Amino acid sequence: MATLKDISRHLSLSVTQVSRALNDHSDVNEETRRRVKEAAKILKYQPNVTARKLASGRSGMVGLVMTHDPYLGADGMWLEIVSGLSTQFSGRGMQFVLHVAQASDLILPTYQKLISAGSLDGFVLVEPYAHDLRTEFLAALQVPFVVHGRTLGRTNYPHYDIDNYGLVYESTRHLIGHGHRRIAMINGLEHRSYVEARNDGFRAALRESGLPPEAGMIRHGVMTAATGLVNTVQMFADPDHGPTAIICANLLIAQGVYQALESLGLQVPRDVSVIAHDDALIGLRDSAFFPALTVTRSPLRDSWEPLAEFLTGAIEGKPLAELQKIAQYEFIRRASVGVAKL
Amino acid sequence: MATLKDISRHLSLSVTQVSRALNDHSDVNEETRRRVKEAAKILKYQPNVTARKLASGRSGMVGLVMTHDPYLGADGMWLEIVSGLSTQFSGRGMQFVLHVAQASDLILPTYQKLISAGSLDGFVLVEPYAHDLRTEFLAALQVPFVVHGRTLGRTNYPHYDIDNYGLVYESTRHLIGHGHRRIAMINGLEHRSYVEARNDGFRAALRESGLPPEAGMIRHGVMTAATGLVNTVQMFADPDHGPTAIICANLLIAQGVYQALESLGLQVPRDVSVIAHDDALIGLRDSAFFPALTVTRSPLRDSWEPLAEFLTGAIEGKPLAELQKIAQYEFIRRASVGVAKL
DNA sequence: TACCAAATCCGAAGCGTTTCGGATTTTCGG
DNA sequence: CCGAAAATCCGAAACGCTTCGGATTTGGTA
Repeated sequence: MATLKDISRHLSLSVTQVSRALNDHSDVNEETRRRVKEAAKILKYQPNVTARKLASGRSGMVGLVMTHDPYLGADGMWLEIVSGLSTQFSGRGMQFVLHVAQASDLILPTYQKLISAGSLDGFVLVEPYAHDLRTEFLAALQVPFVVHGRTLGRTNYPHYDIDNYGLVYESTRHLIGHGHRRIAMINGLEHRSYVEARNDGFRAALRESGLPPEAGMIRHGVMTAATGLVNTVQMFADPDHGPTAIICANLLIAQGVYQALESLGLQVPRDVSVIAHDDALIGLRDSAFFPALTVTRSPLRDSWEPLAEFLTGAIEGKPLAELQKIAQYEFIRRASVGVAKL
Repeated sequence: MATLKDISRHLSLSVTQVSRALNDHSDVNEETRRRVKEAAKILKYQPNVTARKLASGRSGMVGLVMTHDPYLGADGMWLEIVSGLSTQFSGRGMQFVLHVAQASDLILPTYQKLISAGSLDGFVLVEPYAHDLRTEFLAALQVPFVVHGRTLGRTNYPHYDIDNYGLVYESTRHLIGHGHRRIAMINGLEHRSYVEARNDGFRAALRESGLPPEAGMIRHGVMTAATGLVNTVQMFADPDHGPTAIICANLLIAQGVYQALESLGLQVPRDVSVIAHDDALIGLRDSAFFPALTVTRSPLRDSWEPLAEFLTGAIEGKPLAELQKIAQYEFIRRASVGVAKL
């Protein structure tokens, strides 16, 4: 509730100098800056973000627009995302705002509204589709944004992603190397770009190993244990035609797969090999699996920091080259992959 | 990005009149108001919330401060709360902002910061403790807020709550009326006010029925199926000493209880009666239970609208009397309660 | 017709900050 | 010791809106 004017009066300085001192501008004497900062501390000065925004055009607020999609609540995913981002941004003196659009066709209007009201400096997008209207919309409006993941096709915007193509490609080659010729992948919902990218990696590995497309089967679903369970049971409807290896899009699916295999009387890895991707969420650890699960691993939580950095960078107008990153993943061999049965 | 000035120029009116017309002030001609609103629509005028805030002192933004408490993510609760409130407030032309505090001892400082930065008009608090520092803190600072639930003791602040005491009281009396003399309640985490209130209702029912305190046993835990399952199993460690009826704080707990009873070879309601409280979340329906579950029912989703209304009311300075409500619950008798075995 | 109240309008100040353009002081090489 | 550059400072405008206090016009009444 102390204002710049209060400090300036207190120190017999101009408001201008106080402002510049506090914001580390160059043309202010070191000694003056010290005194100003000290006074600010004593008077418990907190810059008024509203006034700052009006004057500078920046609000220090960024947002995430999501829909009330019941499937998102399933795993702890959203809490993870929101709290990760919120923490990162507030660590940078910014505010992270979450906006829930009533329906998915109201997303673009919601962006429109937030933008023209001028209250947000930028957005972070998660769960992009292979072809996503949102990125096009925001890019067209010249609004800063960063994507967690990336669309297929041109990706000339800030983003942080993992190599979804590569990790499934490597997993698939790994299985093929162990003699597997009937491989299944239980993947997330269609159209999501990471899901499509993984499909591509899967098919490419088959192709480049000289296997026919029929060697691989892909199933889609919400990434929960139930999906893993149901799909596994279905795939073994005809026991002689079930896959000898299953790639799981996340640990929950793998959990369902393990359950299904157990109740079907199938052993890992003797009868069926399993590989999963591990986002390293707090709720479910890969150590919870027996036999120990072979995984590709890239912690979701590693993404918040670069995402926040890229978005602030974009807002400050940094060059695109500094605002993109594809993170590495770890391939961890454990006990769930074996040689294929004949 | 059209401004008031644009409209005023366009209509040869003063900025003042345009502002007053748009905000439905009294001293502006009907015809003028019509023209102004039309022009606003044509020029796609969106009020700049930042400027508005600076001038009026109100930002049109309210917030919720939460901690990254993994237990909230467990059920879909959290998403439910955020999206419910977000929808309500955006329907009133306000923004709902979520803030995640890194640790629980940073909650008060977080409020402090948000308040003195002057960016929020008010707060909504959820999951209050029986004695809660937050309500005292905000009340002392004269900041508008509304509580979902209410603390024990003086509740001189806006709130919306259900009759937690009453619903457990009635459930307990109901069971006692069926001859039960060893009744258990599996409740939420201690210190939460609704948990304590339910404990009070439980004990009062026993007392007023002339039963000794030992007739009731209370267990606490995160309100998940696992808690229901584990506690039920534990309570029947000595089969002869298990309760003949169990009251569950929510449907998830009831689910765990049903599972445990089944694997213990106990039948509902022949061996054990069960009553639960049903928040009517989308994820889990009370119809999913067999035998059909007797419940006290008050949909969580009914609370967002009054909460939003009360908070806006508080911000506008309405009298406290109009900003409090204790909602009714429904007592639905189904098949899970029977006469106690001897 | 004179007067007063109601209806309708407007100018200007102010919210707290940033920033532009210039003013003043200090420093220092020649 | 002079002049110019560097260092340091300041006033005033601007951001877009709300609101206070008063001005002007209209309508009705005495």
